[in-house]
Amino acid sequence: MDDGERRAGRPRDAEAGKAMKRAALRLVRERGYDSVSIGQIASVAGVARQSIYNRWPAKADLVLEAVFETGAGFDPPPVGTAPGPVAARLETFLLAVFDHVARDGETLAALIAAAQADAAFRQAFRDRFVLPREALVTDMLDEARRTGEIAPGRDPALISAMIHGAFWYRLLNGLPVDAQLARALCHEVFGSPSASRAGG
Amino acid sequence: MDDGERRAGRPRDAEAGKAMKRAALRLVRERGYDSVSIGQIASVAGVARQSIYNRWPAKADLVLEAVFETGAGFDPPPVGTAPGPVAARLETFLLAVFDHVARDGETLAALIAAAQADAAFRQAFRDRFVLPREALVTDMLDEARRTGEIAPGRDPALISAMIHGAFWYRLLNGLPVDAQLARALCHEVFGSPSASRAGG
DNA sequence: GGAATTAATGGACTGCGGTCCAGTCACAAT
DNA sequence: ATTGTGACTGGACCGCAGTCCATTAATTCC
Repeated sequence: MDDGERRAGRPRDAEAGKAMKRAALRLVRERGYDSVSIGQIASVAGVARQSIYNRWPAKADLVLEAVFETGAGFDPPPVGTAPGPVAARLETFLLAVFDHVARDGETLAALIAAAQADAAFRQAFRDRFVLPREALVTDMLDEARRTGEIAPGRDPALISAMIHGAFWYRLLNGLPVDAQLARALCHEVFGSPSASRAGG
Repeated sequence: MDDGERRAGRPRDAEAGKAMKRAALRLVRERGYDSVSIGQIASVAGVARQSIYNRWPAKADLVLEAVFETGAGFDPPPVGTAPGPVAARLETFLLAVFDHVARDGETLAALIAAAQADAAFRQAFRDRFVLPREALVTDMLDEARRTGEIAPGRDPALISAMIHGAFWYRLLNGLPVDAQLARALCHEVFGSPSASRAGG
C-alpha cells in the first residue's frame, strides 16, 4: 500500500509477514483455531513468537487477516451497479458468503467467540467483516424497497440483521450454512419464487 | 429432585453447591465472565477450587447453571395453551427474553463464545438454553400458520432461526437487545398493522 | 466396629495467551 | 563512522483453565 513511506529503523521483513499468515491459515484450517497456539504458528513460520505480537495485538487479529485477506479473495462481486432483480442478487451474494463459510466456518465461529472477550478485536472484526457485509445487504434491500420488490413499510436494516442473524445462529450452533439456507432466506424475505409479490 | 436416591459415600454439601452458584452469579455480574476466575469463585464461595470441578466440568457449565437456574426464573409463562393472537404472545415472549438479556446479556454472549471452544458445553448449552426457546417460537409460528396469521407457505423453523438469529447477532455485536427490537421483529414477521402482507 | 465409597481439600503440574525485557540486527540520517 | 530508531530474537514471567493426586472427612453397607 504505502511502500513509499520509508520510516527510520530496521524495516519489517515482508516475507516473514507472509509466512506468518500462511502458517496461521494452514494450521487453523488443519487443526482448528483453539488447537493452534501462537508458538506453533511462529515455529512453522520460522519466526520468533514475539515477532507475531510485534505485528498483531492478539491471535484473533492474525487469524482474521490470514483467513479473510490472504486466504481467499472473499470480497463479493461489485453489487451496487449490477442489473436484475434484487432477490437474485441477494441470493448470489449469500451463496458466495456461505460457500466461503463451508471452508472457514469453524474459524469464523472462533473469531466471533474471540470478539466477545476482547473489545479491541471486536471493533476490528466489526469494521472489517461485519459492517461491510451488512451494508451490502442493507443496500440491496433499500434498492428493493425503491423498486417495489419489497413493501415500503419494511425495515431493511432489521431484515439484514435477521438474514445475517440466521446465518450466525446456525453457524454458532453447528448447523449447516449452505445453499439451501441461502435460497430459503431469499424466499422468506422476498416471497415465494412462483407467487412473487413483485412481478407475478 | 431425587433426594430419595441415597448413594454410598460422603454426600455432597448442598449449601456449598448453592454458595458456588451464588458466588459465580454475583462475580460474573459484577466483573464480567472473562474477568472472573474459578479460583475467585471458589474463594468467595468458601470452597476449594477443585470442588467446583467436582461438580461442573468447566467454568461455562457452572455459570450457565448459576445464571439460568439460580439467578432468575427465566422460564417463560406456559404458552402452549394461552389464548389470543400469536403475534401478541410472541411479542410477550420476546419481551421477557430480552428483559432478561438486559441484565445478563454479556454473560450470555460469553457463554455462546465458550460453546465454540468446547463441544461438550456446546451440547449442554444447546439442550438447556437454545432448543427450548427455539421450540417455543417454532411452535407459536406453527400455530400462527394453522390459524392463518401467517401464510401457509412460510417456514416456521426458518423464521424462528431468523428471530433468534437477529437477537444473537445484535447481542454478539454489542448492540441493544430491547423492547424495540422485540416489537420490530414481530412487526416484520407478522406484517405491519397498516400495510400487512397477511391481511392487506 | 470395620470396609467400601464418595466428597472435599490443597497443592503440584501442564499448556496457553499475552507481557516484559535485554540484546542484537538492519536501515536512515548526520 | 556514529547515532537513532525500529524489527527481530529468545527467554523470563504472570495469571488462567483444567488435570492429577494424595490425604482426610462423611456416609452407607456388611
